Amino acid sequence: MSSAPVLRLAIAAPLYRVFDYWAPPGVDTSALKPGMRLRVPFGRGRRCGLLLELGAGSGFPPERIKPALELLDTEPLLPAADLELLRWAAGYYRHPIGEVIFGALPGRLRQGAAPSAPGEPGWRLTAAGAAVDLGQLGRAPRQAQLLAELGTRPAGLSRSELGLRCGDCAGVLRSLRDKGWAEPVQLVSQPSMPPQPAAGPDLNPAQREALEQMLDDGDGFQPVLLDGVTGSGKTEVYLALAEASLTAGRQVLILVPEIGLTPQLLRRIRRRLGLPIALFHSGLSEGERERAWLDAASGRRRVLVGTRSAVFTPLPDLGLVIVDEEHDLSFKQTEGFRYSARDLAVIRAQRRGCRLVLGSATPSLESLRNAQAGRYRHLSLPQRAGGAAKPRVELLDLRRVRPSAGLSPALIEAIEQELNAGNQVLLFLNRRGYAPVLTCDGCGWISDCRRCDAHMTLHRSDQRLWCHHCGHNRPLPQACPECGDHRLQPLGQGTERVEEFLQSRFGDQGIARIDRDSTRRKGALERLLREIRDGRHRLLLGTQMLAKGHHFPDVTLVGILDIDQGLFSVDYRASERMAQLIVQVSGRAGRAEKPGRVLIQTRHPGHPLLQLLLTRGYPAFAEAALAERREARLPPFSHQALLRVEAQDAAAPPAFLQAALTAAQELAAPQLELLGPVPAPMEKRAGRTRYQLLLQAPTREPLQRLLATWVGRLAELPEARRVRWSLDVDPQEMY
DNA sequence: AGCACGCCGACT
DNA sequence: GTCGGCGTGCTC
Repeated sequence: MSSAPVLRLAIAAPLYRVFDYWAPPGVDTSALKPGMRLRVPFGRGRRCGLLLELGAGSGFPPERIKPALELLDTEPLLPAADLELLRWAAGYYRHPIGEVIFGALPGRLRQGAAPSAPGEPGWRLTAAGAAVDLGQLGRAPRQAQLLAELGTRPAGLSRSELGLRCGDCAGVLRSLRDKGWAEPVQLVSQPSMPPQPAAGPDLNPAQREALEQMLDDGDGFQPVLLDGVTGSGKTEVYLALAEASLTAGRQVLILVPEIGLTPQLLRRIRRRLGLPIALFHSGLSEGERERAWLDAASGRRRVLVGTRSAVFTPLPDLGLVIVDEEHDLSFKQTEGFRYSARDLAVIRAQRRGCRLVLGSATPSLESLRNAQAGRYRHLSLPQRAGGAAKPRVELLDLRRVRPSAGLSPALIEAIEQELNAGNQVLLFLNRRGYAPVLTCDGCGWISDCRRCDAHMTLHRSDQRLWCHHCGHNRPLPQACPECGDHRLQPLGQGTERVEEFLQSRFGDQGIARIDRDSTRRKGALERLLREIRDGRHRLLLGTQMLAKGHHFPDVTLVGILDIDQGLFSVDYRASERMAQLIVQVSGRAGRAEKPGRVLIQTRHPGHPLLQLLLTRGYPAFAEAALAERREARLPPFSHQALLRVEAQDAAAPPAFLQAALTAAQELAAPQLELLGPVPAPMEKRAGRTRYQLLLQAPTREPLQRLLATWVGRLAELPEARRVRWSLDVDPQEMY
């Protein structure tokens, strides 16, 4: 009988199990705390593991348990509460615990490296450098410039600041060091520096009331759905609330959608709260990532602003969680560990017992349902701050007109009017490229992708056909590949083609096209946005990218070229997304002095949900959509998990799902519906055949109970070896 | 995921 | 004769 405790570790590997070890030789087990990393022997190699808990016994034969090799941390890497959130998430989404935990760590820490020293690498002047007479350096202007910049802050400037001010200057800095004028330093931010918040603008009555209600609720878990139209001043309410939390000594987490993380927003937060903030998003380098993570985890930074993955960043003093644009789909990870950062933000705040705000002009039906059921407090900011008028929204019937490049004569006329009046116009088309299909007038050939059930999109700019689903591409054929006919016809419109038309019609006005193609190069999006703000472009044309985050105050007309995909889709969420899109895009138009106008082209002007949205607004639309969902027993009135499978061999996916179905039936949970197996909406993609099986239950409980045992069995099915499968709990998209 | 073991084809 | 293809099994 050994009384030595067993260390239960999550190993950095895609395995559902946890692994038991003895403490490393010579390590006092009382020094071991959950959240510390250890190097362990694993199989034939060695791995990094993270201590989840110390146990009295093991289900594994004690004689086969190995001692860990080395303790890597003297302090837990993350607070117990934040480790618990990761464990909870791994359980809920049925994802291997080691991948969840190590996936949440910055790269070097994942490998077992010691956390780097706080602060950023930078440079400062030496005494000799400070004494240099800059006038004597006429022959070395770069050195003079750097000395001057460094002279502005004796404590030193970080590499990134120097980069901003002087460009690439590593070589010059080396020369300065060799002369003994400058030296590298590690710059540590001053955590003790008191915040110097700038006074916010006076809140309007609705903002003040919302804020007071939240403050009155106290600082415990009292989730709030802040339902505020675009421009109603949600951000100001967030910031006032954040200020209250900071004053109370708590940290603040602000989650924003992928594309909502704009420099303007950051500047505004920084200025208003008067503190350096930690920033966490997918665009960071590994070094920046680790620094931001450690700044948040150590409590040195009190505010963390980030996208999806920031929901897992440790925050020991967390007191407020804000999810901006909570309806946004980018909060849901769509591969690997398929978590919803919005939902986890709710869980995190709940388990922490801290404040939570979900903000949106177009709340998700899930959140509205939670508000209706009394789980969230529902607060509204009905007006646009500054009293800007609501835009006028009209439908343009496409059925009896002859459009040019997809633009109806009425829309073209409206564009002309606004341009003549000196205003900006924004056109929205969610399809990039020139035309979604190329066809042959001779034989009817269509530009299908060989690897997907999809057409290849014609791109004029690089004279190629591209499949947007698998990336496959080939040169634009000059003649039909089937019959040799030269009458190849592009069908339908993409942004490139609309741009071409606008160019021919309004070329002198400056046209900015914003889509993934035109903004691929680093900095291209920022440049275009700046040019738009400076009034260099009067006609703005873009995809989804344009619908989020950016506000264009001089835009008085918004045209939505094609809304119909949203009306009749196999995906029951399509209409919700369509409505959110219309409202969000409309929010880009107009301001106080200049009321906006929104024109929506459609072939189904009588569609009831569309009509409801236009006549009575998003709340009425949402209510009707929720009623439909309730009727159809769809989320949020039921809960789903989707098992997706794909394989090169077309027979393998249905065979696997059949076995999976049988396994589920054996575990038969009452109230659980098993729908499928069926081919995925795009059955063939990137050369693989795709099938899916949908599980649905009226509440989460039976679903979770089934998943707990089922997922383990799936991994052991012989059919599983011939396919790639993945489970999506609370799926947002059905393809 | 790694990593090794294991049993069948074209090559120094 | 062997180098190496990737199927299968295991990791406390």
